[in-house]
Amino acid sequence: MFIHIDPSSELAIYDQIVRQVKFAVADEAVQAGELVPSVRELARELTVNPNTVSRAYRQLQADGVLESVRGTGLAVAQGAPEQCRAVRMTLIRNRLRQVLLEAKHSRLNGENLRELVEQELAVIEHEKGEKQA
Amino acid sequence: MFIHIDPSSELAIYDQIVRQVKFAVADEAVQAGELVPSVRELARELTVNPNTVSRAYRQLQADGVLESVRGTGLAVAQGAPEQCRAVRMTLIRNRLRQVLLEAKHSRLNGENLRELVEQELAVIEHEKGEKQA
Amino acid sequence: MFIHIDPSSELAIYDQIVRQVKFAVADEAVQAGELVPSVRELARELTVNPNTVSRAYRQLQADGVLESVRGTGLAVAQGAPEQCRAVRMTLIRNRLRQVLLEAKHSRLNGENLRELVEQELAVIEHEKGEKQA
Amino acid sequence: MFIHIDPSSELAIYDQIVRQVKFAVADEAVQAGELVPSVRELARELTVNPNTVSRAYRQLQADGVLESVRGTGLAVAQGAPEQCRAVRMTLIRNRLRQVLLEAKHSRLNGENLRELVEQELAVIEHEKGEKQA
DNA sequence: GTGGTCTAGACCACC
DNA sequence: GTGGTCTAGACCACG
Repeated sequence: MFIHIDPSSELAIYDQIVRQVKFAVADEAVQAGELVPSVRELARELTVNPNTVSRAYRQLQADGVLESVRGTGLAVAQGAPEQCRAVRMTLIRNRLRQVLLEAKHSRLNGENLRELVEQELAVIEHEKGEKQA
Repeated sequence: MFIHIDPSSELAIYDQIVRQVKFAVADEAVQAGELVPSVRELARELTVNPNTVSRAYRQLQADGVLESVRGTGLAVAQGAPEQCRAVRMTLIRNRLRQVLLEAKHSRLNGENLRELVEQELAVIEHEKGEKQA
Repeated sequence: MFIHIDPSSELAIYDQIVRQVKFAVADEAVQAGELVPSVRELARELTVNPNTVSRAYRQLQADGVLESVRGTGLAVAQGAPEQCRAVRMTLIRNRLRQVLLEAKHSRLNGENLRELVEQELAVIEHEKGEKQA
Repeated sequence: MFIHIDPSSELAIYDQIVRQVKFAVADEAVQAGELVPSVRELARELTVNPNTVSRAYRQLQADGVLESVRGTGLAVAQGAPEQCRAVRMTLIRNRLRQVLLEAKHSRLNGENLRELVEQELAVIEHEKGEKQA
């Protein structure tokens, strides 16, 4: 499970951890039942205070993504991958809707929007191609 | 110029003011050269701390949207509407690109994305229709 | 709002705060919309670390009992009193059911249980009477 | 002696063992003088760390429920069944009293409480009936 | 070894 | 003034 922290991000560190763990779970980079890195280990790896990792893990427990296995560590909860995927999908939907709404307010009509989307899709594909090349 | 503050929003109040002023300028609801309400007046109107309005106006001056007219107040800068429109457009572009990228990471291909966009466009149109009705 | 901390309790301090705030809200000792004591103030009052109070308040926000009013403090959320009362009621129900179940397992029948309940009710009433006297 | 461990319980594993042994003794599922399974055996059976079983047995010795029989193992102490039954009874009494007290604080009077108890008794009886059916 | 809690003290943005 | 985040370091129970 590769987690990268951007200390200059506007997002809190603990939040970056939460999100990236959820992503890893959604992608089944860590599978249900598997143990996540220990608080101290991840803290060392990210050169971050253990309390910060602990807070992220606590949040993930509250969200039902992780489960505590006493004296052993924290494991990915059963059903968490599906749940994370579903949540991610609705998040994407909502953000997309917001952007489109804001574009509408800027007096773009449906056709303009489709064009805009095609342009951005092209940009993404292009970058992808460069990375692969 | 109608500004609405949502105190329970995650955005800072001064930021809400900044954004909405920029929107108003972009839409030419207030035109170049026109005076904006005084700090005190707007603060009273929004039932918000004058410091907060002051900070928003300071930000808008730094962004080149407002200009101080000595002894008179703050006015919308020449060229501000075009600038605001341009900025808004790139903001929308960036956000759209981000959403599409994240969707890509969720293993959606171009065709899935187009479909998603169409769905959301339909939702937006539908809501619009209901409001008008 | 009177909160008392028992440092020798098996419950974590932050949890004691959470529970007692919920009780106060349920009893409308603090009403919806009202501000709760500031983190620093309550910490001083309870001679506890501000972080501990902060953690309790964060939990209460997650539970929808408190709402952050930026730069002003934390306020009791609208509808929180009813919600807290309802939650408390189901908690009591569940605990009562558990006790009764365990009593059943100890081979007490319904009649024994009713008798037991009456005895305890009498004890409670008696103590109440002494306090009032 | 049937012991079931719930690893996801909030109770510590050693505590679950302690309680269930006491229950078994109270119900005379194991009788006074009888040997309990060895630490290793029970640990294997419950797929639990031997240290954990050891700790539970230590606790049970401290509570006077088990006695070490040199060179042989651990046996249920004389008088333990009666003692366990008595302890269990007072535990139930205390928990019942606590629940009733808390209910009182929620402004329920004696009559409300009796009604509540009757409802929960009915629920328990009903579930029991379903299980038997 | 594991997670959980608490303290102390610092820094930040917001109002 | 407010809450929010982070660090550092300590102590505890559990397995």
